[in-house]
Amino acid sequence: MKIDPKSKADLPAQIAKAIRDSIISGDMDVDARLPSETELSEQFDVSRSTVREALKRLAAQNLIRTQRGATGGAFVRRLSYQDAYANHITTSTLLLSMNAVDFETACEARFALERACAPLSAKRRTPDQLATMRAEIHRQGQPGLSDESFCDSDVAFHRALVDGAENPVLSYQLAGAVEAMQPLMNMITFTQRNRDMIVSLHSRIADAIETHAADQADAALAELTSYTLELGQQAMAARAAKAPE
Amino acid sequence: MKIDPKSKADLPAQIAKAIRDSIISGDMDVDARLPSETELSEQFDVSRSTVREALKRLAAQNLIRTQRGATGGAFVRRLSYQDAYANHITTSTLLLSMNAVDFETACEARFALERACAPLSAKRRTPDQLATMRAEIHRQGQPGLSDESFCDSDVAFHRALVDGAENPVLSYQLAGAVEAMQPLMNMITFTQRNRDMIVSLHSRIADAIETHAADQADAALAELTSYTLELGQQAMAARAAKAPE
DNA sequence: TATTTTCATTTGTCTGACATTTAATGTTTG
DNA sequence: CAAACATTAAATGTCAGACAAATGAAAATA
Repeated sequence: MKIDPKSKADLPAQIAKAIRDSIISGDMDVDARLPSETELSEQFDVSRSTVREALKRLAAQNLIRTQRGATGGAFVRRLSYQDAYANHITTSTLLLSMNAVDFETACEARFALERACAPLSAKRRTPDQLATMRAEIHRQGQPGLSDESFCDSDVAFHRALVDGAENPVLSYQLAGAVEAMQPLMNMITFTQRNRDMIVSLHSRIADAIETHAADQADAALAELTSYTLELGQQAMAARAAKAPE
Repeated sequence: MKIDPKSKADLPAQIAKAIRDSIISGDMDVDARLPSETELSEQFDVSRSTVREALKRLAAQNLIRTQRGATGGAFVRRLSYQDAYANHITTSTLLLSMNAVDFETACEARFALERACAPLSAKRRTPDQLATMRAEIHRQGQPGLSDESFCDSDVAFHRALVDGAENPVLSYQLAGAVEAMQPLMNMITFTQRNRDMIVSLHSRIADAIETHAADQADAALAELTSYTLELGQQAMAARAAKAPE
């Protein structure tokens, strides 16, 4: 573990960086134990509280976990896809809402990325993923389903489609785009006719995926893209008319 | 600001969550000032250090910034694309290295996503972005360029391509895939013949983007995909042969 | 009025203490 | 001898109080 230059600014950040670097560089294996807080405070020549703040930062990024007790301490944590997912999704959602990304932009991004997955998904999808897609389609057809549940199911459907590509990197990057759009989708009121249309497009996609027909999946996705865009624009227009300001 | 349930576990995490929720929900505007640490410690009925740990977590996620002095305090921060980018890239890189994602998977994801961008980029690219692409191509042709610089330039080229889609959501999601692959790309030794081939493919892409020819851009990207994959597999094979372990 | 000084407020850091958790160690007991 | 129980040591978690440093605003002064 390296020492710290006697710089002025933000001690905890410097210490966190030093530790993070030594984790990233591979000096420390997964589940390796860091020196205790007291030891670290001696090494870096700062107080224990300062070290603790640094460790808290790393914990917030899921880089370490801490454990109490005799054999406890801070341990290097394997960054799991699950943790990274969760983080990625909240950040993406926040980014969209705080920067007021419009519906069109988010929609375009989402479907462009999904269409990138579709050919791979048509090639590799497991029966399991196909079954999930079918189940969600069935759920979407249920009468009396709330708009929110419909959106949830929509996300689940598309997630299964993306996971069908069997590429965790793709799934990870796409999760951000798909899930972050949900708040925007939730603004839409889906009429029965809207839902029928979406369900039929979903069915066409599932059929295409089932028969490994990449081009048909792409065509259906293209239609779904423009249809969703249309619905979104109507919803945004209605919203704008209601609250003119 | 809500109070905390008297649960046992991890006070700072609970407090951080409470504050984060009230930021995300939109109760607090950007640049709004949170109560001082002392006030928060009274509201939540914990010590100041506990509040500080919670605030540090939020700061690590770029949700707040702190300022010293009379009118200082913790302020809600607008999550900028730049901050989110940086975070996204380091997380993606870490995820790939810690979970030993193989070259093929990363490569497939990257180019699948890029091909999703290409049609949009062909439609919208600015002269500026095109100029960047040309400049990087020129740089890649320079004799005596190190492999690392060549990779850097490669990333810059593809970044310009992606940015050409003029969709910040796409740029954001793609940055993770493109940049995270760089460590893997850096393992490749590029011969002169390799570079010539790549430069010529880059030129074809730039030409297609310039003339708004989406299909030609896609074709060139497809070729680049398989060529990169080939190079990567050779490099991995060579590496495996060298260190059989 | 313009400049300087003072001051109150807030975060940053340090110190020391005690609480809590946990595994290892020691001790007792059947 | 072995199992159950008690003790202990080490580590993180939390608290309280102090002082340092920064910083803007108010007050004093030229």
